[in-house]
Amino acid sequence: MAKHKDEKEGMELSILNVADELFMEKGYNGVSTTEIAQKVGCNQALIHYYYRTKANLFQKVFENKLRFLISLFEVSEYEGLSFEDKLKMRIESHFDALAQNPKLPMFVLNELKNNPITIDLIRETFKNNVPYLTGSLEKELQEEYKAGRIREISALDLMINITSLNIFTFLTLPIMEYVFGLDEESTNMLFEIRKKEIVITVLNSIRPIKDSNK
Amino acid sequence: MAKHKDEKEGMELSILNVADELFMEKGYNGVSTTEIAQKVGCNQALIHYYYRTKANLFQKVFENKLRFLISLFEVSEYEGLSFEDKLKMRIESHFDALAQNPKLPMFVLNELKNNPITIDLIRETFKNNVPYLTGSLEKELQEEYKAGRIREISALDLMINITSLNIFTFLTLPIMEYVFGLDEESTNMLFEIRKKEIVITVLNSIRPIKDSNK
DNA sequence: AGAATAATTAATAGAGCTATTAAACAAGTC
DNA sequence: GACTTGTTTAATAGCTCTATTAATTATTCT
Repeated sequence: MAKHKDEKEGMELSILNVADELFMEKGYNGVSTTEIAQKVGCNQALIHYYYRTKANLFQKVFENKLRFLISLFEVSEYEGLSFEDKLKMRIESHFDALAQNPKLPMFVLNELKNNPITIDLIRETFKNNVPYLTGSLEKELQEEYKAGRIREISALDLMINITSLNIFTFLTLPIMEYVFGLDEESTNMLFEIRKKEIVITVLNSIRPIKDSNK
Repeated sequence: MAKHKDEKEGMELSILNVADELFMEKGYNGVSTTEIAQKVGCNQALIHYYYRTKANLFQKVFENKLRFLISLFEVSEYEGLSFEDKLKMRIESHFDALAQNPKLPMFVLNELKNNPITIDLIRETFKNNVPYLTGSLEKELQEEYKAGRIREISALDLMINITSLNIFTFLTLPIMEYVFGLDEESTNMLFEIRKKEIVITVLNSIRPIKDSNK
């Protein structure tokens, strides 16, 4: 009956999934509708039948990715934990989510540069979400600061620091893998080492500063 | 006599410079030899006359960029300064150099993904330079650690931390500029704020950890 | 000046890509 | 069975790009 792999998913969805996979790997410009069609096992025109243009199809994929990235910052409440432990959990879960999608950061940055449509999508996503996401953290930070348990730092700065450290790991992963010839196991080890270091770095970096501010 | 802007530089150099500019802005795939020729003001075939292939021309540009990036890690000795002050200088000068070439990090990462040739160039550059670059820092870190002035951390981890924080600033710059509509002045202000925060973060992050390791 | 070499151009072959069009096919409905 | 609607395909127009070729112009050398 159905010609393609998963009996279930129709061609329309099949195309989206294959497009997702290929775009993630080679970026918008690196993939042709012909290539997508080949991998799906259908005629190239069918892609245009369902999605009209390549840009359109891409946008659907990209929006999904952005939604996922934003979701990483949503606060799962770890009730009853100290601020430090909560922060540690957040850093680690952010890191772990990236580790499960290691190509994602590079992909998004890449398209941000090469694909004019994307910056508008990113802009909208950010405008809608950032204030909401920093809000609760900001309150906690102020409490901790007043109690003398951390130095003064804005929620935005802290989030940028964490994001920088976490994401950079995955941006440079292709280099690491290639330069050191890492297999999957050693890659995972590298992840664990790096994750620990990042947690220590961030937690230590917000400890209160002595007043001897020569 | 000469048809093009700077009387001095011959066509060959002119082409290289224009290629540099355009590749930095739009990446390898985003630029055609036709476009380069137009901007130089010469015939498209001339580019192939001097550089044979587009890939060849690109490689010349890219190698220059890598050389520059590596040079950022070379240690200028600030004699007589404390370790902390020296480290601060290093972080700031790394940041400043990037601030003067804000498109460079994105460009390199971008090509790393899209342009198979580049990973080999990067690999070679790294293999040749990293051990040499971490060497002297490693020694200093050990001294400081023994003296109880910092926590234990490897030179590589510290360099990755600094690089992550600095580079990420510039990777997300296009987003910042677009989302907040930054002009040049406010961009510079943002740089200064971020630079200060990074210095504090890094210095604080390596302070010794109390033994109460509950 | 005239010969040899270098720089530059016009023209185009050859390839790949997107999007469109018109036709073929499948399946259900009356 | 003919009609309708949705799905899929083959064919191709039209574009852009790289690289080559052969011809033209400029420069250098003797």
